[in-house]
Amino acid sequence: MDSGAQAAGWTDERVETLKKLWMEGLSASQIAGELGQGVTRNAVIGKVHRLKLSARAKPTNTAPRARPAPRPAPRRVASPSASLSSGSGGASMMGGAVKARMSMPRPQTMGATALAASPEIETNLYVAPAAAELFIPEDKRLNLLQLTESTCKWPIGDPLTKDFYFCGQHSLESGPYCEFHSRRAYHQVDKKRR
DNA sequence: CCCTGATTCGC
DNA sequence: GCGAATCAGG
Repeated sequence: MDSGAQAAGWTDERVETLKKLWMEGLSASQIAGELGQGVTRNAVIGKVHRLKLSARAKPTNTAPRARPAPRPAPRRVASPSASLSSGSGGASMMGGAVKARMSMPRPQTMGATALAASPEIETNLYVAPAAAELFIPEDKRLNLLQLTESTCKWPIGDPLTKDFYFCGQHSLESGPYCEFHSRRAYHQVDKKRR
C-alpha cells in the first residue's frame, strides 16, 4: 500500500483550511502550525499569494503596496551538492527527528481577540518607564555622564527630578541595554494600540 | 530581541 | 507550483 507524501502538495482540503483561517485573520505562522508541522509559515504565505488571497482585511485601503522592494542581489546559495540520489523510489525522508520549530503556546493578541472585561480603573495615567521592575542599588546607578559603551542606558525615573538614573548594568553587544531591559525595549508586550 | 507579511528566485 | 531565503516594517 502506498503511503507517505502528505507533507507536500496542497490538497483542496488544505487549501480551504488555509483560506478560511487566513480570512479569519490568523497569522501565517499560526495557520502553518494548524495545518501541520510539514508546513512552514513561508509555505503558507507563498500559497496565499499564489491564490491571490493577500489583503484579507482591507476594506478601505487605497494605499499602494509600499515599495516593490529593490532587491540588489538576493544571491541565493547554490545547491550545496546534488549528490542526493533522488528518485529510485527511495523515500528516505522523515527520519523521525521532528523538531517542533517555533512553539507558541501563548494566546497572543490576535485581531479577533476580544478585550477582557476588566473593570479595572486605570488611574495611572503616567506610567514610569518600567522602572519599578528592576531595582538598582544606589551605588550602581549612573547619571548621564557616567554612561559608557558597556552600560545599560535604560532610563529610570523622572528625568526632571533627582530620582532619575540609568540602569547601569552591563549592556549587551547587540544593544544599548542590558538583557533585562533589552527585552522591555522591544518585543511584543503590548503590541500596537489600535 | 521578538514578531508580522511581502517578495524573489532556484528548484 | 512550491517554499527557503531574504527583505522590510513594527
